Amino acid sequence: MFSKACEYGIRATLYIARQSQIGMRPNLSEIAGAVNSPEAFTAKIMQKLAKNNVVESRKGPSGGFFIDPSSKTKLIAIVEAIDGDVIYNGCGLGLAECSEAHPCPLHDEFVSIRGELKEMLKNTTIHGLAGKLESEHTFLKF
Amino acid sequence: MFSKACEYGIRATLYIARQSQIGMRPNLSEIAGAVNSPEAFTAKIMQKLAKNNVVESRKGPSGGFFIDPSSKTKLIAIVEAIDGDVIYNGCGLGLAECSEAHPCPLHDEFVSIRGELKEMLKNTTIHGLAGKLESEHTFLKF
DNA sequence: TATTTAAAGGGTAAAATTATCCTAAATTTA
DNA sequence: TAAATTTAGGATAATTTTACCCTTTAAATA
Repeated sequence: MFSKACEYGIRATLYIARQSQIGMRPNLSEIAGAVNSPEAFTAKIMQKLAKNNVVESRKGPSGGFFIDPSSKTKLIAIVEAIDGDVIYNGCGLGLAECSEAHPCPLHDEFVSIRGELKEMLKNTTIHGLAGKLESEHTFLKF
Repeated sequence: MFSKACEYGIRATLYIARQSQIGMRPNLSEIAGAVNSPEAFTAKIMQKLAKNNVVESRKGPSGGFFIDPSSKTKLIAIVEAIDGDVIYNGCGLGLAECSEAHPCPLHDEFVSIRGELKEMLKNTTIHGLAGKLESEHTFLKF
């Protein structure tokens, strides 16, 4: 579904969001430990997310990553920054010229699935998801 | 969404199905040409699909691939043979232990999307899709 | 039955993705 | 202001996926 990089990116961002909600600013090694992702690879992903303003970063002692708890940023911002829009805009058979007017045989079958995925990503906020991490209702590791 | 191998596999199988409907038995080079896929790579994919009884193959002169027009084989058979079931059974965040009872933060958001995808793959027949290729209503190349 | 045709299968190569390492730049704080 | 900490960024390595090549096996037919 998503690339490994995107999975790590979502997990890391949700962890950061939850920590930001409780006034913390985790650094890379804490994040990678918390979401069980390779640290150096996660660093690259975080760079991309920071450049795309999905998260904010701060260098130096007591630095780390955070995301304003009042931010309304949606899941789709993470996915677009890492995997692009192919997952919900691309053709299921990988055909570049596939469209409503010139469809592949699977086009109609995919319309509602891709639409539902896109809507979900567009409507789901990072902080809403992060809230679920409170009191171990949901988890991010393993 | 699907791997390249799976995209090629679906395109090739739909082409074979359509050709079988009109009494033809295309060979590898014809198939690869028709669906614009690399021939040798497509050969590997077809081996897998033949072993999984998604298509039948015949060696020798006038040999090639075909799929009985009365077959009720569904799209899911192709996807499972090539990509496995991760796409509709796996966790959106790549967490092995994610389940209804022990969900990741995205679990609920994904339930209906994965369900719809799985149902579509389970209910859509290869020959039904292949029928759409008649009179260029849909296409498989480029 | 010999020849030809085409899939099966093994091995290798190229490309993309995932993962790691090291240095530079920025920022805090002692 | 110097030292320590932490992200940014460049370079490289490992792994996986995609792609290709060549030989073997099976089948048709001349």
